Amino acid sequence: MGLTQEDVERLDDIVKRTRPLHRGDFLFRDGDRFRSLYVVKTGSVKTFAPSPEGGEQVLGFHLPGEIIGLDAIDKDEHACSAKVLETSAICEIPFQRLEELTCSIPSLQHQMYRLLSKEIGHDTDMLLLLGKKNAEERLAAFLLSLSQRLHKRGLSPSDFYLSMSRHEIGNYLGLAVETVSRLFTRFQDDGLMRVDRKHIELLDLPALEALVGGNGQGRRQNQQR
Amino acid sequence: MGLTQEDVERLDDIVKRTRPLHRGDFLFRDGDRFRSLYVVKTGSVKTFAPSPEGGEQVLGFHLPGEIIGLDAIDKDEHACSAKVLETSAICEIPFQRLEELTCSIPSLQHQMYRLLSKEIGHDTDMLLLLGKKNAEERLAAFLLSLSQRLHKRGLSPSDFYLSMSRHEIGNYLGLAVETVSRLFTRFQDDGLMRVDRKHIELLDLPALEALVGGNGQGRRQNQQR
DNA sequence: TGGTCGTATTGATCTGGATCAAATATCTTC
DNA sequence: GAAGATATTTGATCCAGATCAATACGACCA
Repeated sequence: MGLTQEDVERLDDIVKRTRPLHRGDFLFRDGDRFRSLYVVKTGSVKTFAPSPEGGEQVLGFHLPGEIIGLDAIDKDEHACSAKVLETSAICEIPFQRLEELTCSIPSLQHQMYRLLSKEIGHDTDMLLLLGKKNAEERLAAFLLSLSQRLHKRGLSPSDFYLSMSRHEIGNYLGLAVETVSRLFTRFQDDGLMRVDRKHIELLDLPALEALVGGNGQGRRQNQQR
Repeated sequence: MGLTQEDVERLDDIVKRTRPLHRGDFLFRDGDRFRSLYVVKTGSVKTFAPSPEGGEQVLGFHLPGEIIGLDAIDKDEHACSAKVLETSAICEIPFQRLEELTCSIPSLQHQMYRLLSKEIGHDTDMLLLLGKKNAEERLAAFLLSLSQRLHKRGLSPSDFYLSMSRHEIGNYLGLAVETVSRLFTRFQDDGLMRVDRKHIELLDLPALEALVGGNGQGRRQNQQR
């Protein structure tokens, strides 16, 4: 990424490795003072925000290599909570230290901008998903997203375990649990995938991609010409 | 914001003022190479992304003081288009120049991080809106958002003109035009507001806030305990 | 002054997915 | 490893809001 060996070492110096966290542990809770960004090394984390009605909205599932906490820089306070879904190794990066570093390493600063920008782009994708896609397309998009992100980390893109519950998936996708469950069944019946409890095998990636990308008709709402 | 007079001048130096743009003009289109950020001085702009089905998703409406283009830093390419809704004055900030500047002015760098982070926070709010709120709550939230943002700029929080069509509002909120129209009528009948074409008068801000925040029951879906 | 076009409103109907209900499968705990 | 708690699946019903259809209202123009 345009960083010298020395730069990498300086960055490495400020990263804290914590002992493994376990299912249910919090990285932070909404309202906490913002101090650090977190990077998932292994395992997975979900972030979620309280909704005024007392429920919560799952904002994302974070897999190895992904960063958590960028939304808290603005207010210097976390607006969402982060909860570990399975035994996980997480790195902590004190933001103040990082900021000092990015001041003196232009290419690191650029990476930070890119990282923040990428997060915005990802949120944009979710807006499109929630605003324009039907249940089927949402679940297909979700599965493909997991698949692609795992693949990027060198894991199998078609055979993996879900660390989150159906309930959490539904919450994330703006669907009821029952709908998620029914879709899993349907996808399986259609030969797109095999589901056994948390174990997922994607049998027909191209078909799933077709579901997400432009076939179907979304919610058909607001037919834009 | 912790900037010295001199800092401000240096920032000011790289900002380009363009002649006023008119309804329908594009600041950029999706796919365009990313060069600059844009700040609305007067007027308004909408950003929207193509959806695979051929439609589009309105991502936001940008009022004076708001910045556009942050999502393009990552890929160095715009993923959405920005279209001017009414005669508007827009400033252009070449990003490369800005980046050089933020390297040498730590407090400016911090502001940039905050700006990017704030954008993420805003998207998060929209996710909650699209994922958990019903039509009524969405429109109320939309009106209040406009109200608050205009107020922040010293304009009336309760009397303003919409520069976007009902269609665009619906698209943005994930609702059909007809629903938006019906809700305007309903809100008016309930004495919450007065609507005449594009002219909006909010008569009962507290009631609108109550609609958004925690009364009602959202989509009641996924009742989180 | 009347005509055309695009936007908005209003009414009637339909439907995807939520909700309700219940059975079943899995995980926990002691 | 039995009892209770929790998560998932499956079926039946319901409804908010989409879709379809028709009308009304400007704005603009010849």
